[in-house]
Amino acid sequence: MVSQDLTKEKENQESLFPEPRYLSVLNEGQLRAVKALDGPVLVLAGAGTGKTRVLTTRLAHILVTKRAFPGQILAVTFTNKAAREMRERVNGLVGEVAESLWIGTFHSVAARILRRHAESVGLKPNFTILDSDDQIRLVKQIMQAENIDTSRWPPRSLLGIIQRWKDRGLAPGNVSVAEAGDFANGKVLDLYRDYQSRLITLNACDFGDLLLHNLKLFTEHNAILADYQRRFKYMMVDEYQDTNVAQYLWLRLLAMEHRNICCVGDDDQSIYSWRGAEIGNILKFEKDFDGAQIIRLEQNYRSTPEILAAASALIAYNAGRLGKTLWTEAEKGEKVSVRGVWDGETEAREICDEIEAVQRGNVSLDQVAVLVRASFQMREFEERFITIGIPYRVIGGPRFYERMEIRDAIAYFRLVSSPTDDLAFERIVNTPRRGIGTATLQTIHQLSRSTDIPALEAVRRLIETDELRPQTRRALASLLSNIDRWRALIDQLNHTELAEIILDESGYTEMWQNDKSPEAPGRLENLKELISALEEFESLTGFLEHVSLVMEAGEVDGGDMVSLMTLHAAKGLEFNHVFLPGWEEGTFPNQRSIDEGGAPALEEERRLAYVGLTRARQRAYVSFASNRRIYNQWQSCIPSRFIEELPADQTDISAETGVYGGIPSQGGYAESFAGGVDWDGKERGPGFDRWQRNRRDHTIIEGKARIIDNVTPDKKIRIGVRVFHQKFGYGKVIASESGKLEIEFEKAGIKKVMDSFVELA
DNA sequence: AGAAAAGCTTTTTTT
DNA sequence: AAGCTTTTCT
Repeated sequence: MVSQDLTKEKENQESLFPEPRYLSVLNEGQLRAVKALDGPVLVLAGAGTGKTRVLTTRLAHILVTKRAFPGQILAVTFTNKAAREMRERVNGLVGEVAESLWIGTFHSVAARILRRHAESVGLKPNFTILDSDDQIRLVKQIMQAENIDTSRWPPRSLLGIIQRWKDRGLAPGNVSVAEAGDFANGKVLDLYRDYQSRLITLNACDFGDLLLHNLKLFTEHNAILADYQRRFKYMMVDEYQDTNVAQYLWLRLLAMEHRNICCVGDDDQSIYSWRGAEIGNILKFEKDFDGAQIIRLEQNYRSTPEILAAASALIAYNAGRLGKTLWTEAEKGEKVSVRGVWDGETEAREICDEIEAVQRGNVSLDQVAVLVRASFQMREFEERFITIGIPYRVIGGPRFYERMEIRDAIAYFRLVSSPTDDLAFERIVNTPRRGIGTATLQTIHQLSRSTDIPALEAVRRLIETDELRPQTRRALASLLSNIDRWRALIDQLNHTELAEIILDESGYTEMWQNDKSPEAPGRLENLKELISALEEFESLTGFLEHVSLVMEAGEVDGGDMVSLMTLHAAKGLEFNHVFLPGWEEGTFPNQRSIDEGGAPALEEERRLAYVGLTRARQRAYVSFASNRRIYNQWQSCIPSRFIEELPADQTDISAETGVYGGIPSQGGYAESFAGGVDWDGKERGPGFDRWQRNRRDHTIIEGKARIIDNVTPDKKIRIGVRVFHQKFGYGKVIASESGKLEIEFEKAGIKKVMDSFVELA
């Protein structure tokens, strides 16, 4: 009733007063999205169309027009960064009202709800949230208990299977037997069940459980669900294309009452299916939410027309899309550069040269990024950056809270704050070394299991007996009394002091001080950093919650640096100059997506390419190499099918002499694709045939053969000799330079090839 | 129990 | 090639 009054009053205000200033900066589509407050709305926001602005303005607009109190608005994102940004921007628009808004990641909001009602699903409110390390160790233990050979069936894989079920909202009881498969001798379902019950015993949750328990809570406790349904008058969801089934079900349950749910997303940027994201969620939004409005944001404020045209043409090869046409008012820029080079090293060198050139043109290195498909590709660039002294930062590298020393320290804190945390106990019993090995651990386990008490309690009992060797017994007794003492201090000291005492008295700090390895000083630094991070929290438990949900590194310090990251990590970012190396079949698209995932996986790779291109404001540089060392073995590569999907009139193609027969615009590419299978013996994508058809009639531009040395010693391959190559067939060697041969093939024309790939004919 | 050696996988992407 | 796990040796 109160809220209805508010709404009415608001409508009056809207008609009486001019539109607020924050609305005047929006374009028409954005404005519609902000004002469409009633009923379900899907905002299809293409790359660079002002998605975040719409979300935050919409939220602010609800508050300003007093349609809801802050506590009645729920906004969910995927990353903590996005949540933080949204909160800050809303604060900027409406003042510090935003504190009581429910803004957070799916996981943090779910955790918040679950803490309140933990008992209803069999947990205690102080349940711990496991990190991936704990999960794997736990799964492994369970498998071993069931006598599963963990080298044949990796615990990681089982965890993956379980997680995918959880992503789909499936508790053990809901998984059909047929789906269980034959992993672990067909015991997967039993293992899943064991894992879940073990988690309950440990009073712990994994990430997927946060959502799963919420679903259970909502479906089994009507009153609780009704309460939240009533509360959330307005709901907003960012990156809707990345939601999994569990998240979708969760949203739908919560939105049922008011039905004011606004999802923002871009089906063309759905790149997380491997994590359970269900692109179907966004594709069938209209069906799922009756009477949904769909609003498209298509004006791009980021990129040049060339970049947009290239990206649009590429993504048009995907079948399952809702379809958007991005356009821009931006002036013409440069074409997308596509460059073919001999090998990965050359690629890194050329890109770095170009980066230096860009820098000389007075562009800050902050505006330059290199985006790779997989993180192992970063190494080549790092090496080159270091040798020629280009400052760079790696985004999304190993995270602070995932470092060993940080995990150890946190395990200590966890054990002190919750003595039933067996996983934390196991992690630190023998760190630093206390002479407690597998034998002792086994004894502890046994007692703990058989009497159903936490490991720490088992220790308490064991040291009263003479079952253990005196030495071991003493070590455990001292650890236990330490923990008891620290726990008693929780209420007396502030948590930062306590943390320091724990690390000190446990001997953990000392352990690293005595460590002679080169990493040791860094680890001590990290521990100090951990302590100072603690200061920003009110309590140890508050900090632990943060750690489990916000596993992210501290902000990388600014400064003029090139950014190096994976394409996945680049989503949501933008740069003036974007380099996209490694566009080769097998690398990008990734081999596994070609082999296993079928068409949907390939489309996801293509979306990844689309994401990459649309990060660029002014210039995009795609490149590919014809040889690459993978698993420390040289392989010759074929340019990615995505390259030929780029529109010829928006791209500028060039290649090193000898690479794939020269420059394709002059016909060189065509013949290099003769054959029909790639280096792996697998059939090529249809694109190659198309390319070949289009180019067949062109003649080959001859690379200039230089005769430098003439022998590859062990193989007796010299100039003039007839040789055979797996892919290119028979040919005659016309030049040779440090292991790289230039060969005139009878069918395929002149190519540069590694000598290890040819044999005497 | 702990250190050294040997062997085996890894390279998708992460809240 | 490197890092991790398991095995073997002291």
